[in-house]
Amino acid sequence: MEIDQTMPELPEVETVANGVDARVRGRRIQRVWTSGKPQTFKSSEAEIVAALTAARIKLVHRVGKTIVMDLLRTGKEPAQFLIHLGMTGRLLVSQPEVPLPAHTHAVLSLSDGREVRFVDPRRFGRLSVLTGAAAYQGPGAEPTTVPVEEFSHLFKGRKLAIKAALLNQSILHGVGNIYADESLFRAGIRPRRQAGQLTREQLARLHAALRQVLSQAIKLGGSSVSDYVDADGVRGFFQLEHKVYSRAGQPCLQCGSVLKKIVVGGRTTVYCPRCQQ
DNA sequence: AGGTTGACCTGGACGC
DNA sequence: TGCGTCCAGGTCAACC
Repeated sequence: MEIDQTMPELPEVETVANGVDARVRGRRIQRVWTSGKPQTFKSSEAEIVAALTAARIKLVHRVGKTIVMDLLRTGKEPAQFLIHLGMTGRLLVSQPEVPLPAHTHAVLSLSDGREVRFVDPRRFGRLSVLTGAAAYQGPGAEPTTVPVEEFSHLFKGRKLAIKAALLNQSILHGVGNIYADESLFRAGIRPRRQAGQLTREQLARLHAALRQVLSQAIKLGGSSVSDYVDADGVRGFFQLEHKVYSRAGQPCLQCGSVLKKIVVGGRTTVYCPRCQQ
């Protein structure tokens, strides 16, 4: 079995959210432990403990790259627990006797004894809570559902490179480095092209490519979710076969040209100089 | 205000 | 072998 660890982008986050939802929906959170590593918590730890303790988990879902746990609390306003996995974050559902992995930063003990654990070695992940009726919307447009006209409108007049625009979460949320490069390759667009200069046709191709690549990755993720969420966090995802990401210097799978590596928006970017114009 | 850059982290890969 | 250096990247603050 081929196992590969990948960065959590939209498809991975959705896979984890669905897997955790199937396991904990309807359960009550009895106790909450946090690690005291300040940068991991966007809300204060006391705030998180107060919001989560005794709450019932109504639903676990995804908004952008954030896992959202909707909580019902008797006699209080509803709340949402927001989990951003950062680069190395994992959200696991474990029996209490399974030893805590290193770099565990939060543990939610459920009424049935199981534990929801947030583990994050590199600590780019963030935990926070929202209380009140307003549901978390995320900073930008949702790439899996945004209609093509709205998608195109997002880039109108923008001077930044299309690759940087795809990574900008306040424009479009959920797309990271891997799927930005993969969708630009499939759409035949150079990563450095100015976002506002793209034609209707190019934007339509990009919109379609992005949706296709994301939904394909979500489908593949579904087959590995139980390994991931139930395990101690060692296993990763079955990956979409990358056509350009991390293949710099290798031949393009479409035309054979050597794939080029550049930096756009501060991120490593790989593209085919022939297929992407 | 839009756009760009660097800091935050740590494990793994690589070079000498 | 072991040490040092570099690289990965999501987000945010700071800057232009």
